[in-house]
Amino acid sequence: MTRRVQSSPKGTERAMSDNGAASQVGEPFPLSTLRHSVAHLMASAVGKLYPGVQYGIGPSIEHGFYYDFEFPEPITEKDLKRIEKEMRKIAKRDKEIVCESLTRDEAKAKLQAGGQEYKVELLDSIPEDEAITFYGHGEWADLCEGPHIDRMDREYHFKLLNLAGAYWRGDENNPMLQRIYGTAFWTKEELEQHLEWLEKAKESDHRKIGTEMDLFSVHADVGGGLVFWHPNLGVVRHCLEQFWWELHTKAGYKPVYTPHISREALFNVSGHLENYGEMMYSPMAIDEQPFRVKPMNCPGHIMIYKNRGRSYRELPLRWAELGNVYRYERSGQLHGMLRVRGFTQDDAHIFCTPEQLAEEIAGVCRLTNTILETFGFEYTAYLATRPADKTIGEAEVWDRATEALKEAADSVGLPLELDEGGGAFYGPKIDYKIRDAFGREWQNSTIQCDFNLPERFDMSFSDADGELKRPIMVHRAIFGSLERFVGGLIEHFSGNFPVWCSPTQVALIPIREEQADYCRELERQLLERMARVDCMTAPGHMNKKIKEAQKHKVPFQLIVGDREVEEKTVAIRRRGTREQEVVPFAEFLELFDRLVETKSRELR
RNA sequence: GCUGCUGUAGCUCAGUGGUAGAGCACUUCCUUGGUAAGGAAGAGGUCACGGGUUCAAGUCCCGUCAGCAGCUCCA
Repeated sequence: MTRRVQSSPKGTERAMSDNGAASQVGEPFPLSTLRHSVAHLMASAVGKLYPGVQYGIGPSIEHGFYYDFEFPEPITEKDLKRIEKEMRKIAKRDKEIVCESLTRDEAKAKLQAGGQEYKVELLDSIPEDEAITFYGHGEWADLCEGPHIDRMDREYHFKLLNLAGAYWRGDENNPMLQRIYGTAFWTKEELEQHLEWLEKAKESDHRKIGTEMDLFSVHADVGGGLVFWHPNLGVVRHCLEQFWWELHTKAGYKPVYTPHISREALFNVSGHLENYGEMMYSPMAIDEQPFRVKPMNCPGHIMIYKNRGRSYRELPLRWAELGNVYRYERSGQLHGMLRVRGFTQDDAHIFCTPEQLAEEIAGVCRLTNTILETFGFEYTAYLATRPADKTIGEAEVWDRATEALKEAADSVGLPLELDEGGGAFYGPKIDYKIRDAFGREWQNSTIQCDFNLPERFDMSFSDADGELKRPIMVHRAIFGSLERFVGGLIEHFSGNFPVWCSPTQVALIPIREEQADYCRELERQLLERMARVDCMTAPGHMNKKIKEAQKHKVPFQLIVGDREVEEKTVAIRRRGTREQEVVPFAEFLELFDRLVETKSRELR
């Protein structure tokens, strides 16, 4: 499973990297410095308006800044306007920003006098050899290493955006503070551009598009995180699955199917109960025996392997299953199709010998690349190493597995970033994070090298020398989960799916009812080649039908009137355009077939 | 799970403690229109669910469920 990567809380490193948010050339301070200073400005306004407030931390981040507070009484989003107003007032009045160096004792006394317990804690955690500085303006000052802009009355523009909870020092055992997010830019235009960009991002939200295009739903009556795929999205998924099976069949994978539940003991052997139990649903009693719904498919595939003796001649075995798994995600994590409780993994397990391992992993890397590139996803790959706790197996085994992943990535020229401690409980992984059209990173594909489960299950094969040996297991998913991948795909394309996997590919729109027969003839020819057609011959006005087809993001709208019937042509109007291109219908079919065949992301 | 917010027609949303509203979608009728909403009428509601306060609750209070932003988790 995967998640959105959050921006670094140490905003200084990422100051210039955000979308359209870079500071103008020639500005005397980096944007991150401005944002840090505006965070201070906000904190001073909050201090003024809410006496007794405690300060947490307030860094700049990728698209702005935040500051954490503990208020005597919780504030609500309505308070943000008030705070903004106070900020403007203070910026005009307390113009100078000053930096003051204090000794530790002075600093502590100052913070304690102000009742700033969190700040005292921060002060105590600053290394002995570092200087203690306060930055402030007017009456207000904050323990802070800086840097800051020089004056509050420079020209810049800011907006407070939202209010959220955040644990002190990011630890859920600590108190929860209230965090105010905001953003700031040197120019009004940049701020407005950024706000527009946020609005536009909302338009690509898969949940919004999902409603508009009738793609999927979740139901309170059924339960959160359980997704219903509507026919329009069923089509998309079906196309993806066909594509996936084609590639996997060519790559030597065989389909397997395994049950959704099993006796609990299976997950005892695998180590899931001990290391993954919090993610699993409670047991159900069947004939007084505890059974569990599976959170992963691997133990099931191992059952098939172990059903009889295996020879080295059979290896590698590559078994694939679009396997449904259920995992308990805490209620606050659920997010449309991107974070759910029941999902389908495009899972496969490769059982191989140590000699085969590198090539098998490399093969998965190539397959992953092929699939992600088909959709136009750019990706970054991460090497996720052993987690700090809740794992099985010896250090030496983990090292071997980690090396194997590195070598394989090397052999296909795949650069790896490090994700320290990000591995699965049974082994290290290569995880692919993909960027959507708005620059957000999501993790979907995963390749996991596992020496541990074969050990746990005492798996073996007879080698050429007659000895029984242990196979190695590669776990891998390329879409990751169909739910997340397709949810991400909706956002990546803003609902404008490529022709080959578009829910409806062609809309046929007659200008008058007289052309309905011609439309139906075209529909017949399109259906013949498995095209998905909406033949809009019901009574109604052409303009409304065009509007409808555009709204549903149908790639091709073919409009026909008398002229088209006469000349056996169609007037093509492409998704999102007002164009009118009249071509012989046969020519359109050639175009259509070519785009589908090549899985093109273009419409011409 | 935690902090804050939200839940009214299929969708988007108004609604001051006193008779349930609009636009779009839908149905029917009229309209035959050359490229992004033709016109009219109709139908559609357990105001998420359960308690409470009140003469009276969509509106106030409590709880539950679901959703939104984020944190934490997960991978």
